[in-house]
Amino acid sequence: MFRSVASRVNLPQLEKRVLGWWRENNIFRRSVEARRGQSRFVFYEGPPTANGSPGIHHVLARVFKDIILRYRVLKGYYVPRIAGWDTHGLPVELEMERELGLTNKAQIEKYGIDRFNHHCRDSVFSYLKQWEAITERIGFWVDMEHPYVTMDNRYIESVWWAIKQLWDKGLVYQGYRVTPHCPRCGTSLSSHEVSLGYQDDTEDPSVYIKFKIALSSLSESNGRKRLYELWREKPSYLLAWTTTPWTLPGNTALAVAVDAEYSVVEVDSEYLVLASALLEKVGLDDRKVVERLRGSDLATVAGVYYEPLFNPHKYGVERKHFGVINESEARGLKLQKPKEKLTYKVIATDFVSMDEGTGIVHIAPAYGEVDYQAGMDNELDFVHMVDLQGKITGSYPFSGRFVKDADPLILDDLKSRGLLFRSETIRHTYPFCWRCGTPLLYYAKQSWYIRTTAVKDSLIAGNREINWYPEHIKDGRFGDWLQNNVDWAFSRERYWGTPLPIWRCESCGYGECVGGVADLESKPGFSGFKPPLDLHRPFVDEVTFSCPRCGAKMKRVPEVIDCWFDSGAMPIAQLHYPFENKELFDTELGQADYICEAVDQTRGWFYSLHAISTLLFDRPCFRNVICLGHILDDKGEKMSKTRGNVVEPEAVIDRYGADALRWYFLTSSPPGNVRRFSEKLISEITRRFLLTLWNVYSFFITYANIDHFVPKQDEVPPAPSELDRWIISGLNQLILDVDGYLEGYNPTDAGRKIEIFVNDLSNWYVRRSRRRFWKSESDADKRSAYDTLYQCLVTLSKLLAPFTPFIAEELYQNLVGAIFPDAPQSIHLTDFPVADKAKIDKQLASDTQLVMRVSSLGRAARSKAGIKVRQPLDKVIVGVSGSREQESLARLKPQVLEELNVKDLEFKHQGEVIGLDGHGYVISGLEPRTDEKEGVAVSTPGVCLVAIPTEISPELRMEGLAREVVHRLQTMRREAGFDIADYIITYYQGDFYVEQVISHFEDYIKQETLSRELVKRVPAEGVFTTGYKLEGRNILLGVVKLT
RNA sequence: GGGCCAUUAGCUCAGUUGGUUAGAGCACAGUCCUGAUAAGACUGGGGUCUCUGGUUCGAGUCCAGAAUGGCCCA
Repeated sequence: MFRSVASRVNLPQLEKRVLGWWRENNIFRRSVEARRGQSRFVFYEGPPTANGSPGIHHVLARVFKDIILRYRVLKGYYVPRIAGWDTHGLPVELEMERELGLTNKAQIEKYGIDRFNHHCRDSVFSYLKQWEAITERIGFWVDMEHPYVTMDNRYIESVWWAIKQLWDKGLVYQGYRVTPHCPRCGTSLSSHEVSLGYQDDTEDPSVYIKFKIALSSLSESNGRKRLYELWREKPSYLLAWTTTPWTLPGNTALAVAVDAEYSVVEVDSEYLVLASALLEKVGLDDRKVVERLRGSDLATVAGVYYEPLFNPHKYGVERKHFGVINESEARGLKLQKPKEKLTYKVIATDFVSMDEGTGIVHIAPAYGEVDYQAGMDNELDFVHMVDLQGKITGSYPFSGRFVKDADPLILDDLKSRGLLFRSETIRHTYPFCWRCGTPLLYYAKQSWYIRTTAVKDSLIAGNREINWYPEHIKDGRFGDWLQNNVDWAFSRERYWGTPLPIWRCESCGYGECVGGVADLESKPGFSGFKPPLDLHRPFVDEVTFSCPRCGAKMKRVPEVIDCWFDSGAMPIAQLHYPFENKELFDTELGQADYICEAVDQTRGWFYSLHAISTLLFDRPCFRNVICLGHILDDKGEKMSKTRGNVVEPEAVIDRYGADALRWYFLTSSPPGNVRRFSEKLISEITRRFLLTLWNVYSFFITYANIDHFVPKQDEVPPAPSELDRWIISGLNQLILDVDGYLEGYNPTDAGRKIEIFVNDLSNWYVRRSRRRFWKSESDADKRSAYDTLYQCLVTLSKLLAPFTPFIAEELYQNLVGAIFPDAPQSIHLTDFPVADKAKIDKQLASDTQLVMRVSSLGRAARSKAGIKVRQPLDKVIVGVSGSREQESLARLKPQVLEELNVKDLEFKHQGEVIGLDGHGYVISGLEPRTDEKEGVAVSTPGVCLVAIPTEISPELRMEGLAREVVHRLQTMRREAGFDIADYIITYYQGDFYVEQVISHFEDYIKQETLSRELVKRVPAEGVFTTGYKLEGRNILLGVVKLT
């Protein structure tokens, strides 16, 4: 016996029961261990930060991770997987600053780095319980008892080892990096923070500056005689535009667009050079153009030079120069000797706008990222005259002022020298510090780099081996990112992070990278260590050793590293490689078969994994990756706390269950698409899919228990009907499809196939088979129906196991566990079904398709004639286009007859008249020229035409009434609260015709309604009785349960 | 400002290599059926396939541009 099942089901409750059972029986661990020794399927978990509560998008990622892993386990792979937690980084620090009321770095240091970091350490697991709870609740199987944690000493040690490898290869260097900087807080801001503080309509200066062309740079011999002659006539200037006058003392170049046309215009007694396209905007279109030339004329190697606005040497500011500074070819800045006569050159770039300004762009490499890049590319000078508080250094007339306050003074100075062409103000968007509202300044600051550009070709080549889902990420977002690869600025001037393991001599500046704890301890003069070991600041900062060059003290540099490096190093660091697990990593765990995160990780985790693996081992880190789209609210807007449209996953799960949410995520839209989330869709899925499945299941259990059906393993139905063969064929095709799609990392199409199958199973197989389960004799046909449906449900539950692990387990426990004590204890310990291709009958599938179509047309015909299906009719006439169609329908004739409740099926062929009628024939079909009144039908190729004669003979009318009586009795049984299998006695009373019908169909009625007797009498007291008017005749019916 | 993705019915989505009249589910309206009943069937309304050009005998599909939304980077 199966455990009896209610037709109504509370899915969340069911799931909690299953969860408890999994836990008690240790199913997850056992599902992993059962496959030990088989080939591995390697999964890397992208570590979330547990200092915030998990959102619905985290659930999405976890569901897509889980399904592939569960599938692989069922396919026989050994798939251990451990959770991971990202614990370092600026977000953690910011949270802590807020909590402690600290607003800048000086305050943190005053508060104490040790205390500060201590709080950070405590806070990163503040939401751990919630994360663990939801992970378990949604059925994401991952080992949370032994997670990797990025702040663990052993994890950090592996990261150090990785950095040391890069250091030894000469891939680590110190350079400048332009970052948004808050002069009040004295700190750089991350891009995320910057995006918090943009303000539209910020008023700024808009000034046009004249840069005097240095005539000496041109000579008559270099082919520019005409320009030389021209610019010798009158003082000539390059006209540039800027909104940040305070950067002008840092100017070391002017940029033009190579292909653009520039004009030399005469303005009073001077010549000005600017882009022809911008003459009108600048208001010089009425001036005389004395010469036209191309950007390339201004910027070629032997191009035009100009005089700086301010010679830095005069104002006590250093001038540096971009260039190659050491043998390993790291680019850097080198101090330049003072020069009395200084000129800068015009360069060509691709970022010069022709929409605003003058087409000549002022370049100050210290104050802009593109400027800095231009500086490196063109080996420009580098002048930096602003300190970290935003004040001008040196001995300029405006030194000591805050940059924004210096703007007018600088302009006054230029004006007095005749170098200011025009000064206006504009309104535009500018970033401010989200904390204090101070305008951000872009500064070049020193930073440590990893020279990823050295392995750019390997990065690109490795990417070719990766399967991206969706595919476009490969050559699109990720491929482009690799093509435009720049060195990884991986140091942070912060506190809570993996300390950069570089020690530098206080005296001679010699640097060394430390690759592990033992390495550090073995250094000569090692001191300052206080147990217990903690590789974080400030403790690690105390550790010093002796310089091998000069013997002075080596101290650690102050930086920590980018937490993306932490997480990107997880393949090695989770194993404490190479200090432990060396062989395991080298042979088995060095590359992931599968990872999955959202699309924002392309430049985050996906990149850091790929880069570190390529740098260390020259191979890609992962073979397959599903890249998920983001989740928006039901209106297509981003979810955010301020909008108040954030969906709490717990609420959805409590209401609909994890399976419903999982199924929704997996099947509702392709994984890479953005998706709009709404509860309505979850409830739709519950009704449409999960409850349909449940209904089939509970239908089966109900009747199987009544009939004491006992399945046998691998039972072949003794007398399979065409219907049985059809659904079994579909089932085996489904196994092939689902297996293929999951193998190809496509759960969405796999799930959609299952939906279609469940719909066919429910609305055709079960509907058409109902009578077979219901009939009283237990023959081979009934046995076949049970065997078939049983096989469908068991196989279906196995196919569903990776998708909806809860309901699949529930079905399996009852269908298999209750019957076969030797079967695996859990569905998640079974093997994935294997298709029996011999059972796939494509002809039968398309034949059945045709039957469904004909039935549908037939029902439409009946409906049009207003004759209910319960009334039997003489025949259905089908116009077929060929003999194949006729064969198909003839083969499945019983299904057509039953579905349409007719006695016979008749075929007509092309051109034959279907019926002449006047009042009898109804014709339905797709042939537009069919004229129902005339009764002339023309069948057309490829289109079925279905007609049903509507004439009802007295015999048919009687049978119709009998069926009507049966229907009423069924309804009454239910209303009276009888069990499906209860036997009853039926009383009836009616006129002679009614009596005749009932006695004529006595056996039929008794069988259908489980009546032992049909008693022609007024029902006694206590009998459930109802009166009806059928076909104009009064009928009284009564039913009473037999005890 | 640059890159990527999306845009098909009120909603969620299919739509193969270009090829009849663009589909499904939900929702809505009506009718029916029902011992699977929180289902099911039939019918109906609902589409400028975001827009504008182009290629082609033929474009939802291919090409170019634009708009809107989302993401990433400036």
